[in-house]
Amino acid sequence: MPVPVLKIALPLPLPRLFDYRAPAGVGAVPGDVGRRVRVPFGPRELVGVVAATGPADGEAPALREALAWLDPEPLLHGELLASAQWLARYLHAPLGEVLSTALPAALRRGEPVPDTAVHAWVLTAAGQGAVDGLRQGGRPRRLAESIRGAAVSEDLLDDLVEGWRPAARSLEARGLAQRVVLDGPAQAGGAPALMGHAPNAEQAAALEALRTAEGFAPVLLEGVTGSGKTEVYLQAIAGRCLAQGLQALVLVPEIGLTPQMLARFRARLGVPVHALHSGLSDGERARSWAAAWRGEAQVIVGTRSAVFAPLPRPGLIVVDEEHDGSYKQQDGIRYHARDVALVRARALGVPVVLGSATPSLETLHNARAGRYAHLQLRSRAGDAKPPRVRVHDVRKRPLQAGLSEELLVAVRTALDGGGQVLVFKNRRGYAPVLLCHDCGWSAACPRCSTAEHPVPMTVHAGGRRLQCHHCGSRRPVPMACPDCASLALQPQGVGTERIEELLAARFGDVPVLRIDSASTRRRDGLARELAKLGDGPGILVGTQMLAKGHDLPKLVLVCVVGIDEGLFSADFRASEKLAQLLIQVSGRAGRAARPGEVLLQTHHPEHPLLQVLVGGGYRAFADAELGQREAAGFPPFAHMAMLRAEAQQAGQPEAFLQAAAAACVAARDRLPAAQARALMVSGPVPAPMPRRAGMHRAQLVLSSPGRPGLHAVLGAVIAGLHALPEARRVRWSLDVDPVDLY
DNA sequence: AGCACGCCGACT
DNA sequence: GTCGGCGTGCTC
Repeated sequence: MPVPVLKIALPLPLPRLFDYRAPAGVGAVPGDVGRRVRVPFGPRELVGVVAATGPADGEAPALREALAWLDPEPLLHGELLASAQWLARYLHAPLGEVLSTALPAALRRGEPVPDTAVHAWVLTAAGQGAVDGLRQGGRPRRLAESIRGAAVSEDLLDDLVEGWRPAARSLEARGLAQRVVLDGPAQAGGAPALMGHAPNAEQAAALEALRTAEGFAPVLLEGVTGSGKTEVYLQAIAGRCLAQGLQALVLVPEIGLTPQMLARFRARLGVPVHALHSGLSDGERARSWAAAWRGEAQVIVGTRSAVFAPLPRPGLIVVDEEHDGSYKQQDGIRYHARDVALVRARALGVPVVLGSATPSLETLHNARAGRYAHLQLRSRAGDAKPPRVRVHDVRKRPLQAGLSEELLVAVRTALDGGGQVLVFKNRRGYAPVLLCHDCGWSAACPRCSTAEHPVPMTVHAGGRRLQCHHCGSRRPVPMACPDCASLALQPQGVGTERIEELLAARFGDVPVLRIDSASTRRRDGLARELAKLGDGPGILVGTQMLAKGHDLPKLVLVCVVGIDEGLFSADFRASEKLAQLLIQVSGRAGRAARPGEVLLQTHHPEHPLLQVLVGGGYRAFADAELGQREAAGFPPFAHMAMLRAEAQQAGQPEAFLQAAAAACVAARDRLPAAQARALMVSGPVPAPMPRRAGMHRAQLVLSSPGRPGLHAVLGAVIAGLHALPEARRVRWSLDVDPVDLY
């Protein structure tokens, strides 16, 4: 009888497990599954996870011995490991890569599961007497006042006193304050649960459906902006989870996880709310993860990767704004957090709520097919009226920085009424193109352009710098045209910088704020920027980034400029994304007292998308779009997978994909006729951007009306693709259910 | 992915 | 004469 060995998943792009003898000559046992181990691998050491135990693979050479256990007990328990294994099979990705995506960085590196003691700050006896001596209004003073009565957890201090950490250090150094450990997690929340508004009839119906749901129960909660979806989440969590000591996992889009939102959850639920998002340090993330792992974290709110939070006492999963594109990871392991949430909810046997004002067509389709319950919230809270949407035809009208005179008058009116205005334009920078008026030359990015497909560089910094939005390269604007030496170089087109410039000149009496990725990169950056606007009249200029997130109660007018490109995009998902954007943006205008106004400036007022959307709302649009998708055989009526490849040398991506296509076609021909029928292998073709950051890019699309055929082909070819000689000359990746076709 | 091994150009 | 370019092979 052969001795059982450890079958270990390692963080490598190799589609197999590696066999090792257990450390210290002890035999492997089934209870080792899910434990991390340090192993020798060639000349280096890696951290892996035991995926199975069993007899050594007969083919394998002499086994090496694992160096050391990193966990005394499994880190990944049944469900989380099983869901990761499901995901690896579904994406045709190596388990080790899936696991290293799922684990927080600190644990991936092999660090121990961190301590989850809750730290708090309190004044010392000396501090109690010294509060009044601290400078009035200073941070140390405000901190001291907050922690005068009782110890306050660090979590809560984040919400209460901005920049409290240096103040705490300073008080500590003077012996006035000290850091203490709170023993019970229940103490950390502080504030008791506050009651929200009594639910309206629709909210009550949704809550009742969630309260009585048993086992796995997917629910689409479709509610217009302001209809109180968050209130439903909060009460469902309070009623379903907190009373029974069960855990709730709430996923939010990247921009949606504002401090405002976390503060609301903390204040309302009265229990610690653990955040998991990219703004945290590795240590903070690992601590939140560990708190979930120990079952101490009752409410976990996080972005995409939080979908891998362990839930030993699961109660409910919520995916807020489920249509949001940030749930799909676009590099490495290309998972969709909404889909992983559904799979985990099924495995855990709990309800999962998908909330949105503009559900993805996939989700709507599933709801209509009866696979998800469909709950609706049609009325806005406090009798608020939906915004008035006007399609503003600007054909033949003079434009300044892309804005019509009528639009500028509407802005003036809104400001005079004391309101705030949002101007959307989905082009960053000053102008998207720099053109020579004499010879027609235009500035193109040298690393992203080909002869057939030039990529213009965007003019930035008020016209002084050129920047490529695809690879990030920058250079100064040339003094003269490099082709004809003319000095007549002109910025063409309009970006947010140019709009800001015009609005600042025209409305000098109010603040004009441009929001871009630079100003928002810092943690809380967006909130800081928005705070500058205050309560008075003012203007915000920005890209899609402003479509959601921070609440703007004074917003009365939203102007949408430059949607025309989106109306005619080649990507079959462009209409869906544009419709969602327009509805989400519109939802930002207006509050209870006064209905907001939305101005859609366009050269194509008769375009069906605008007509249908304005006339019949998102549902009418979705109905029409689903009809077109079905007729064209696109998702959700077909399933797709995309192979992408890129290389320094032109031709190599195509060579690899050509070999891949041949393998796919051969695999399809071995399939039963019912599965093979209508399974299409399209390509290889150059990517919509054939070159990017110096790399030549191509792609191959597989599509099939049924998943089984698609997955059978992928399963049959994937190992062979790794072994292809062409594969070593390219960087390639497989994307199952791609969202962006480039 | 890394990392080593292995054969061909410009430098102390 | 060497340092180092990246092709290709392998990792239990």
